[in-house]
Amino acid sequence: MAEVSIDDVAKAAGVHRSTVSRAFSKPDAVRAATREHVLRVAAELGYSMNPLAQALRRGSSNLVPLIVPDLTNPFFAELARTTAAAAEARGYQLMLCITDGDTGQTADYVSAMHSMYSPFGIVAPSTRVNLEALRRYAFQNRVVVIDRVEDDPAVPTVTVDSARGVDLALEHLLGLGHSNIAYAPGIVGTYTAQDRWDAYHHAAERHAVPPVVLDAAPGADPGPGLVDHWMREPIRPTAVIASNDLIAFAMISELGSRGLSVPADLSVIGFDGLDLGAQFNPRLTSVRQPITDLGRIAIELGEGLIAGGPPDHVVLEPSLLIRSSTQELRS
Amino acid sequence: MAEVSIDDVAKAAGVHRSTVSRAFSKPDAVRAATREHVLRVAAELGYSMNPLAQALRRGSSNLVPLIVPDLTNPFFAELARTTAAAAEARGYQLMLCITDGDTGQTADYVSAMHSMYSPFGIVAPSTRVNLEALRRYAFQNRVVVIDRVEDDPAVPTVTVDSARGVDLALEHLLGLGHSNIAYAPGIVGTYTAQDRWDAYHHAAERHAVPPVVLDAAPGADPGPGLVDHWMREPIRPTAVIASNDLIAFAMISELGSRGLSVPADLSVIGFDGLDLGAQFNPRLTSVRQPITDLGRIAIELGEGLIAGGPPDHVVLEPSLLIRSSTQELRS
DNA sequence: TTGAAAGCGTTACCAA
DNA sequence: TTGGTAACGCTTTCAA
Repeated sequence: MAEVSIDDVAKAAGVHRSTVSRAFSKPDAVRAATREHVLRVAAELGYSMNPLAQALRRGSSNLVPLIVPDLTNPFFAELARTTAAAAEARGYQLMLCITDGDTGQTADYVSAMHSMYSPFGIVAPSTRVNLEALRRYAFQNRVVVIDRVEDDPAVPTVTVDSARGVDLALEHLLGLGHSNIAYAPGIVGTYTAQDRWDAYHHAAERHAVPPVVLDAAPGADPGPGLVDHWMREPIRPTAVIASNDLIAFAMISELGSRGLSVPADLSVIGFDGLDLGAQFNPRLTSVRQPITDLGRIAIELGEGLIAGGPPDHVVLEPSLLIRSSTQELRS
Repeated sequence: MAEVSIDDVAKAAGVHRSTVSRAFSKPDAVRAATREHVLRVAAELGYSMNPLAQALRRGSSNLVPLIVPDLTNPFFAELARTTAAAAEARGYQLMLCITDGDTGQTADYVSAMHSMYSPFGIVAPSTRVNLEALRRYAFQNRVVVIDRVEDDPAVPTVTVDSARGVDLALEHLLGLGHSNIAYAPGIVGTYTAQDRWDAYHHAAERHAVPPVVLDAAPGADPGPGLVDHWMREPIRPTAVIASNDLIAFAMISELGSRGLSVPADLSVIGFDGLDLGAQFNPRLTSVRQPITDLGRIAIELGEGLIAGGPPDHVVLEPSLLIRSSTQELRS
């Protein structure tokens, strides 16, 4: 194992521990010649600082937890990817924590930040997390929340303007000549789902579109229920806005199983703008969330938090990704 | 912050640090009454052990790194999910590390295990990692490798029998009456891709199927190239085995864009058996990898490693997931 | 069964 | 600018 510690380097370099420490942590506090010598000796010995010991002593680490409900949803996977990149670029090490939608786990992870001496943590809640737990720690520890507006303005957030996104979708469909436009919600209880649901109702009202909300039986596979409901509608909607890309996938898949085709029989627009949608059949039109920005800004908000500034609330603009799952209404 | 430490508990309980420590870490080494008293006081104070300090002192932590190339590939996302669950069930905390296919990063992460005092680490290499680096640490630190056979028998591995998988796919297609069966490779250089490529050739030979390997231009989107090649074939294959589900998605999507349909115009079978395939259009027939077992066994192998047993090499059996993207050849 | 003391690898403060 | 000392929160001998 031959684990080499700071004292080994000190001895080999003929200086004191503290000098070695400074050579690494505050280079300016040590004479250039000394520093270079120390660093060279350290390199020869294959030495590198022990982050655990550092964290313990300093009372702060570079471990930033990113708490997500489910990596299996490509949205969170993409989010994890971009956030990890942003974190790394700034010297943090992202610790991905998967809660599986479990509220208790989320709270556990947030409280574990404590003992990891994390400078801050990032939570991307899907199902409604225990707000109590979250907030209790959010005050003391530092948490930034992605994709969900908090009641508590002390918690910084990055979100995407759902209303604008739904508007974009609706206007796209309207422009294509559709007027009977349904909405396919995902798992209810999800915060973003609720948000988009509200947005749909407002947008529909504003554009004088009679709202039709498809019911999904809360089961494993939402496709069949949604499609059943759609087919039962007395006047079948010609287009549907899915609350997220996965729901759009499921509906299109189910439609296909029944010999129906998208966009010929139904125009479908998703929400998220996953890269995966470009490989779907048909290529999925979707409201794109700026996932890269989401991750980067979350990190920046975290840094703002430790810098002691006031908590920020950034709202990002979604955009329209027009691919092939929507088409002009043929009358 | 009122961070409560072991000494606080000791004082409040009227015992010594070491007693508190033992009450948590080796319950049997302390009298029942004392233990309960200590634990109760600790609970009242909201105390919990600091894992960093523990690791530092013990020289070993419960942080297990899982190093994956890319979470955006749902295979790794599903793998991460199941491995995290298996890890948690056994008291480990999984640290997900994304390398983006970067060999250097993989080596960095593996060497970082050192300073994290990880008992072992799990690597799921996609692109060919720097074997040197990997092995150098693999000896001292303990690494188990997922989904890739190592030259070095000292490194424990869990893999899935590719040859068997390709065989399953081929036999399924043969049974459906196909005889002109192509293979669509993914990114070349990937270990598993190579493995499956070889397996295809062997299986084709064994079944007297003339091998047709579709060429993918090494670009971002493999669909168009693959489909182009397929269409250029003098005698068009009636079925294709994709080297993984993502490739199958891409091909089917591209086929759809060109007005062709699966499985009517071409039967497509994937490889991985992603849950996502059940929501594809059409629902994707695929060779299923036992992802859950992969994760669980990786953890078990790691534990075997720390127990000092000989390195194990587990080979898992794939199975066939028949959905709707393949159909009988209509002559 | 419990207490005391030393130490894991680092940093912060105070002297020199 | 550098060295010494104490401390971070815990575990592990060794005695009692």
